[in-house]
Amino acid sequence: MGRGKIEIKRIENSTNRQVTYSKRRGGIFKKAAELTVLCDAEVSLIMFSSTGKLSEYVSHTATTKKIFDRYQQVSGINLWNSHYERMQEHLSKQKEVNNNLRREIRQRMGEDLDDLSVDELRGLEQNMENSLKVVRERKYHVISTQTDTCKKKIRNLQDTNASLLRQLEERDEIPHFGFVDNGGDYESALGLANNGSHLFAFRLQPNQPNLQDGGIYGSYDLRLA
Amino acid sequence: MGRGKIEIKRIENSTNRQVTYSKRRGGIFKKAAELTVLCDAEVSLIMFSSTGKLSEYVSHTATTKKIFDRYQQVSGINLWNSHYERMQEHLSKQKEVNNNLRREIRQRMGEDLDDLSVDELRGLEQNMENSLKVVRERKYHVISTQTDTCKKKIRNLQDTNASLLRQLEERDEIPHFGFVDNGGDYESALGLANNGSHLFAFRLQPNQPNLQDGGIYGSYDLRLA
DNA sequence: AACTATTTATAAGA
DNA sequence: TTCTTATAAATAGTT
Repeated sequence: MGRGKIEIKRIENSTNRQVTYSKRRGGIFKKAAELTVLCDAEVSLIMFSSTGKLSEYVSHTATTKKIFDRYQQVSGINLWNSHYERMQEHLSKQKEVNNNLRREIRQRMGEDLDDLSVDELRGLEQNMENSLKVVRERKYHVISTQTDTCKKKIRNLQDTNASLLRQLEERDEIPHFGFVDNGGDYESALGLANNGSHLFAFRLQPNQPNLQDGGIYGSYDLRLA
Repeated sequence: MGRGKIEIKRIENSTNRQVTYSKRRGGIFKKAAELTVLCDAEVSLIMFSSTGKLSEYVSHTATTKKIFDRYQQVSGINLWNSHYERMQEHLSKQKEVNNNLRREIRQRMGEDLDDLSVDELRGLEQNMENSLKVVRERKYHVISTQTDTCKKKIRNLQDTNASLLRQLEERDEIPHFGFVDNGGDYESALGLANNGSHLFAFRLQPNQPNLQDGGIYGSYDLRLA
């Protein structure tokens, strides 16, 4: 349909090809729109030119997504399903692993023990005993480390205080009188009354971190959501 | 193009509409195929008739999935992404929960304790002590239940044996002589030497369930995959 | 499904 | 790109 008949094969002249593409694309779109209206049909038409340009027609009664959803439903063709199903599997596996982990924690908290055999119970007991020992040791280690740090701090402060006291005394020795060296008793000199019990001071701090909500291991919540 | 010009509006006559659909569908498909070849384009054409019948054309150089992947890429339109992203989020959340659960188990096994404060350590220790007590009690309970069952079985067997013995004696009393009733000492009579230590008998059974691979709590594997 | 008078699409040219 | 126009192709109404 034109000045001459043409053979249906790739148009080698690039310009020509592009012009023909443009014209015929318009023709098809028009036909598609007519079909939509005349025959009450739903049409999705997607085209990429040889240069990669996208053109699209969708009947006004639908959207591209709707048509594709319907396409998959009617044709039974997967398209994304393989991708999707693999993900679903992944998710199920994760959930299962999660449940196993939760069960183990519950058992380590003394719950959900009904299905365990004597040997499993004995293994669990043994394991918990050993682990408890490690936790206890770690606790002592942390405590002793903190104690050492405290002691060092105290020694530093004592030194600082002693030197400050000495400076004060030296300064007052000339202008004043009757001020006797008390043998380095910096504590009474500065009105302190710690009685050397610095060791347990940190235990009494009211503002303990991570204990506002009862502590991780106090009212532990297994996040069952 | 036909015997008469038609207005572009829905064809009310159903038969007519269907015939027209059929004819024009063929026309569009032909046009699409020609465009594909002439202009080196990629085309996807999906149609649903008013009766819901699906018809499809895809240029031979591509597949419907490829065209749709490309469509999404070029147009930047999501289509499935919302669905997909929600799933991805779900998965991430599950994985995070998983890691938290694993960490808790490791801590309950005496590992990964470096980040815990003294108070957390003390809480963990307390919790483990309490849980250990529960596990131990459960173990004793299971053991005593099994022991009771064992004892009952033994009593049954004893009764059976005694009655069998009695029958044997009664039968032999007439043809034989010198077989004296030993006062129900079934054990020595049947060559048993259990000494009443049934309690620990089951501990020695070689074929313990769930211990083939070292036991759940022996070489526990945190399934880090 | 086939026919065919007409309408419509479009190839080539400007 | 758009217009023009001769001609090919599509198809509405009919058989």
